[in-house]
This record gives sequence, C-alpha cells and structure tokens, in this order.
Amino acid sequence: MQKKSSYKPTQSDVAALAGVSQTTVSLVLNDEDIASIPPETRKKVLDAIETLGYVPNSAARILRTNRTFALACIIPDITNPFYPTFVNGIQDEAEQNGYEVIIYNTHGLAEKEAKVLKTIQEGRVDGMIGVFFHAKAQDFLPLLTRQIPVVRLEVRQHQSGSWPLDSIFIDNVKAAHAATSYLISEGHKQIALITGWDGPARARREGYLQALESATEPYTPWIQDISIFNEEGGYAGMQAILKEGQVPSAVFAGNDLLAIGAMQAIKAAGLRIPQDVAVVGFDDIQVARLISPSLTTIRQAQDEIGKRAAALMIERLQREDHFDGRVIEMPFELIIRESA
Amino acid sequence: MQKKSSYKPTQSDVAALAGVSQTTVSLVLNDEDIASIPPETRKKVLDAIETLGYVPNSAARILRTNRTFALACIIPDITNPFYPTFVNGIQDEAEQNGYEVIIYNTHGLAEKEAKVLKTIQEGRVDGMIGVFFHAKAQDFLPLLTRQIPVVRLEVRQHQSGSWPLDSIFIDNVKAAHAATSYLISEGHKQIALITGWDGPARARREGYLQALESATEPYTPWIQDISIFNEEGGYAGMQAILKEGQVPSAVFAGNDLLAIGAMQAIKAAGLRIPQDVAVVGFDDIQVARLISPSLTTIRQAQDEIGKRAAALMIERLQREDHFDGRVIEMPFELIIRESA
DNA sequence: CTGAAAGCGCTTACAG
DNA sequence: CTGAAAGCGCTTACAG
Repeated sequence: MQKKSSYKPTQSDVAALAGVSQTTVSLVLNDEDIASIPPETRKKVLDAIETLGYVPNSAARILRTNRTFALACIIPDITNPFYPTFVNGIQDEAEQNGYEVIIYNTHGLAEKEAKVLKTIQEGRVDGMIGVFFHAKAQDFLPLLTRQIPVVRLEVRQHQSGSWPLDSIFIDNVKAAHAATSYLISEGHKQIALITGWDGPARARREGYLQALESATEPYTPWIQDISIFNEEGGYAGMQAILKEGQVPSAVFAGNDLLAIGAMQAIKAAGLRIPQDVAVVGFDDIQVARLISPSLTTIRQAQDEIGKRAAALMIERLQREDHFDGRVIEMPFELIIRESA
Repeated sequence: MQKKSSYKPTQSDVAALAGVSQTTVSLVLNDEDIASIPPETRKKVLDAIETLGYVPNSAARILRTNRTFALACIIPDITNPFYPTFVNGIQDEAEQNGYEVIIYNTHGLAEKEAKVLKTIQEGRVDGMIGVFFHAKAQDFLPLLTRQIPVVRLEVRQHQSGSWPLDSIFIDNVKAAHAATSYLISEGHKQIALITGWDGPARARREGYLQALESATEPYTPWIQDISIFNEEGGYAGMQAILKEGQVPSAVFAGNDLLAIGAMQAIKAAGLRIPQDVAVVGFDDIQVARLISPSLTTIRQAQDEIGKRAAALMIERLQREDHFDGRVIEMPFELIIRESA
C-alpha cells in the first residue's frame, strides 16, 4: 500500500496541514455547539480540507456513531413501473431529511428476501421500508431488536404491535371487489381473473371471489393462474383462457402489466376491447392511460404511498421516545377508461 | 445505551459464549487457509453464532478491509423503464459475483450528480457504474485517485486513458441517423424532432441533422425543444408542433417515452398513426411493442449493456494489476413496427 | 492450532 | 478554546 499524501486524505492529514489536532478537525466538521471554534482556526481547517480534497470516511463514521443516514428500500421488481414510482416518493422524502436510499430488488423471491434481511442486520441502514411477498412478521424480529425500524407496505390491514414496525396498506380485497363489482354492474356474465399467488395476488383473488359471491346472479369463478407478473405472463394467461374455446366477456388482471399482456393476446386473437372482451387492471401505472384502448384500473397513489412510508420512518428515527407501531390505510380509486 | 447480551452481539460476545478468543471467531468467519481451525472449535463457534444470532458489522469490516463489496449504480431517472432494465442487468451480474448494488437516482440534475460523486468518495462502494448527463471527465478524478473504478455509459465514443475508467457506449449519432434515414427512405418530407439538450438528446439531435443533410433532397430541420423527457414532455411537444398549423408527416422522438406522449397528442388531434403522422422512438422499452400502434424505435439491449458494464467493473476489481481504460461499443438496431 | 495486539478513521467525553 | 485518549467492531500479521 502506497502512502502518497494525495491518496485518500484523513482528518490527520488535514490536521497536519492546518497545524491543529485531529480532534479540532473533527470538531470543525461537525460544528455542533460542543465547542466554539474561533473563525481563524475554522478557516485554517477548511482551507486544508479544500486543498487536500478531504472527504470523511463513511465506514469510520458509521462505526463510531452507529448512524448511517441511509434507508433501505426493498421492492420485488424494479422493472414493474409501480415500484420505481413508489421508490421515487421515498427518495424525495428521504433526501429532504438527509437520508439516502439504498434499493434492493428481491425479484419477489423468498431467498432474496431472506438475504436482504440478513444484509440489513449488518448495520448498513438506519431503517427499512419494504414490500415483502414472503417474509413473515417474525422474520423482521432480528431487525427490530437491533432497533432498526421497519415500515412495511401491505395489501390488507394487519394488527399493530409494540415493535417499531409501522405498516401502510391499501385494502386490496376491497379494491379487487370494487373492480369486479364494476364489471358485474356493466352486465358481464363471465368474468375471468388472471393472477398468481404471490404478494398482493392472494388478496386480489379474494376480492374477486367475494364480489362474485355477493352478486345477485350466480357467477362461476374463472381463474387463470400465472407465475410471471408482467406482460409476458398476462399474454400467456390470456392465451390459455382463449384456448379453452369459450371467451369470457371480461378479464380482471392481477396488475396492469398482466392486463397489458392480456390485451395483446386478445387483439392477437382478433377480438376487440372492450366490445368482445373488457379488461380491468390494477395499479394505474403511467402507461395505463397511454395504451389503446386506455386501461380501466385501480389507482393506488404510489408516489404518495412512498412519501408517506418514508415520513413514518423518518419520524421514528428522529423521535427519541419509543412508541407503538402504526397502521395507515391509503385509499384506492377505480379509474374507468376505455378498456372496460 | 443498554447492554443486553441479546442486543447486537459482537464477535466478543460469540467468543465468550464459545469459550474461545475473539480472534478465533473472526478466523472461523473468514475461513481462509490463514488458519486451520479444527472441526470441534469451528462447531463451538458456529453454535454460538447461531444462538446469539450474530451478524458481522459491515462498517467495522469495511473500515478494516477497505472493501465494501458494493457497487454504486447512478441513473438519471428510475421511472424511465430504460433504466430499471439496465439496473437489472447490473444487479444480475453483480450479485453472481458477491457484490450488492446501490442505486442512486439523479433526476438528471447537475447538482445531484455532484452530490452523488461526493457521497461515493466517502468510501461507500468499491466501484461506480453510471449514466451522467452533466459530470465531466475531471469530476471523476477524485474517485479515480482513490482507486474507485468507474464504468460510464456514454452516447458516443470517447477516448480511453490510463485511469481505471471504462466506458461502454452506443453510437447515438449513428442510431439517430439511421432512424431519420429510415423515415426519409419511407418518403417523408417533413420530419420533426422532439427532444431536449440533456444527456443523449444532443447526440440524437446531431444524428437527425446529419441525416437530413445527407439526404438527396433538401430538408428543413424542424426541432421542437422540450425539457421533460417523459410522456408528458412528448405530449406537450407534439401539441406545440400541431399548433403551428402545419402537420409534419413524421416525428422522431428523443426517446420512447416522448414518442408515446407524442402519439397521444396526435390521436387527441384526430390524426392517424402512421397514415397522417408516423412516429419513431428511441430505446425500445418494454411497452414499445405493446402500445397501439406498436412503436418503431431504436433498440438498445439495456439488460445486456448493464451486464456488460458490471462485468467490466468486476473484472477490474478482481484483477490485481492496473490496466488502461477500455472503450466498448454496443450495437443498436432499428426495430420497425406499426407506427412508422 | 490459538490468542494478544495493533490499527482502520472517526466522535466524543474529559482535562486543561 | 484545544488536544490526548478511549473505543466503535472488525481483520490480520505476529508469537507462541
């Protein structure tokens, strides 16, 4: 290892150049009222910092203070536009408060979720905001006992507890119920659902089933399972449905990406949307209103949810006292466009 | 600060429980052939780790080893689908090699780019892969002198040097030239360009202008400047063009998001695509082939680019010797669909 | 095979 | 107002 003076200067290097002690350099850097540094001393130090291009070493600072000023943001799929918007909201709020955001992409996989949880125990962040498809409440315990607060985005109401674990949710059962009921009210008789079992899929499935059950006329559930939650999955799912010979008059897709894929399959089969098959999605991602026909869907305010989640986290990190977990419900809205 | 034994156990806690020294715990954890720990000792230690739920402290490890096993990934806009796909490629390659990826979102702003560059000097990562709209070569020097390698995604060929700075580029001038030439070859007489000045916009603008100049017939450039590089910007840009009274026979948009916005504006004006106005985009994001009409565009293999960028970085981090910067060109492809 | 010790670069009581 | 010193939790020569 070479020891050029220009290479990664430390506070000691700055101190030597400024002719003060390393302690003084640190004091200037953290200019709290712990000490009152006279302007001349301060200037000497600042000049030396400038000359050497000194930048504090984050590992040393974190080790010493036990504060990272970083937040982890865990999402299942960065290529699903829903999440980048959510992340954006988190980042906006976090940055305004001096926190940086570290994004982890789990691909919705149980093993990756577990790995991320482990990594975070290593003390890389002060708190974690996340969407988990598999992790259970107890999987968060190691973080919580380490005083790393968690804000979780959920798909239905869960009980709060005394841990520093807040949750923010949209009632996906109710939302899926609303979407399905809308199709029923529009006179559709065969309403298919394209979805899987991971993450929000289960709650949306429930909502769909409940809506069919509570209809005045009898409905037969028609569910097409898929395993990839994007356009590709939607396309394949819709193809499978059409292969059965019968054509449903409406399709409710587990998310907008699935809906977009399903629409492609419908068009490819020479059918019209919504005349032959109506389509409803879930999420209201950016492109939902831009495709043709524009997509009827459930809007969740991703950006707002992200902001709110970050605000919950930051409040917890800034307050001294401990307080019970909070549960916040966010609204959804059925956006009716051309596809249904 | 409390001192419960269950709270954030350290190697010393593990050592005490296992009845060995803290050094031995560390040795077991890093099981290199530095030392040969007999199975019984190893087991005692591993059991203690299990019992206490010990996880190493990353700050301490980083401070000591000067290795973070993290890569920074800097992108201008996480909500532009181009980038998540790029990030995905980076993450895949990085994770396979034991690196985690920290994503920074600059919003294409000069100040945020500068801030990120500063943050990275703090030693949070071993290397940086990024897309910068404003930062100049010299802005990377502080990283390079600190031995933090950089891989930069660029829009045209730049010279390599002796710094640990690799670049990977797609010739955006040539690509824009190809897109514009295609429109010319299709017989379009008035070809408008919707774009701005940041990032890749400048190179694409050049390609457009060069193509018009090299055409056999004379063409008048028709450029609509916008400042937001998404659907909204494209919509506004197209509206501005249509307000001029004349309707161009084709529009080349600076990226797919702009193209999608422009298509909406064209439809809103009651015009048909491509009969009245043809549209070409740039990037080939996921939805390009899913919208109606599907979008003719320039494909860049985002995923592949990300993988390649990460591979360049990792090779540099793993090799002992220093070697000159490399410049890699990646191909583009004109994808002809329905919109033009 | 195992442990004592130095030291990574900081912050923060504590003296003076 | 300023500095010497302890210590955050690790890794890694070095002894034995």
